[in-house]
Amino acid sequence: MVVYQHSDLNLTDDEVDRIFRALADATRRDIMRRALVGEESISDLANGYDMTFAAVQKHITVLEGAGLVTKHRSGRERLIRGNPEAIRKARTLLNTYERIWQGRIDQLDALLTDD
Amino acid sequence: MVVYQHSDLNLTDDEVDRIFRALADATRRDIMRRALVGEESISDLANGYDMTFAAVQKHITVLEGAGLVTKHRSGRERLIRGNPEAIRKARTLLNTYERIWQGRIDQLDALLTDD
DNA sequence: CTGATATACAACCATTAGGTTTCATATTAG
DNA sequence: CTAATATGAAACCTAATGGTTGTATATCAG
Repeated sequence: MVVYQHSDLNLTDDEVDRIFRALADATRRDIMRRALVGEESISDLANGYDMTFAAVQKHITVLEGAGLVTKHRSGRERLIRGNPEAIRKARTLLNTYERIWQGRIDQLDALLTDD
Repeated sequence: MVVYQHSDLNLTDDEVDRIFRALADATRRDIMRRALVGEESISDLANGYDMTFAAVQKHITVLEGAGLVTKHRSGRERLIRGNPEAIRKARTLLNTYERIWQGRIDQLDALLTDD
């Protein structure tokens, strides 16, 4: 019997919840994207959206709580930097699901070829 | 200048929201996993969790709304089948973010090699 | 020093989410 | 036919989310 052991990502359910939850909002995905392109201050980020500074600040807090971005002080500013490692973890998890499905197909193949 | 055009997934913000939102819950991820391994009825799925049938039914509705699973009638049962295509879309989107970050590195490389 | 800018954070509000219980309907078993 | 099973869906409750305004604090510019 073929066993598909999912790669151990050392992620708790809670951590995975937070990552996907953080990505489930278009504004946060855009902030994430900008923070991956290059560091930006919270004010600069906030200027890009039609909502208050405080609202953007909260979105950044959500991203930070998921480990998707980090804050770095620079004078009176806080620069927001995207963390590709967290993204990679989420992607790896999705790969696992795809392999589970692929596994089902492989088993079907095995049955058909009847080896 | 190198432009990184993200692969067009033909996904609206709303669709992406729903996919990530649906994945942001451990129970739903487990239902998803089981539905990818093989079709199961709603009752069978519900028996695996410490919550009411109606609660599990709602989770399945969320997954279905995101296109992550589909329902197929079989007599009085509804079989839930995982849809790997939706998973693939989400993964591809995360790949895009990783490439954006990688792009930043490439640009830095270009600066350093000064060509 | 003073005023302007950048951030943090609390209190509040409306909507959504995740759960429950209850009832209705469809299908199968006997 | 009748009882049991499988699903659907409404009404309800509580907590979390996503937004607001308002206030406080830190830092920079001149």
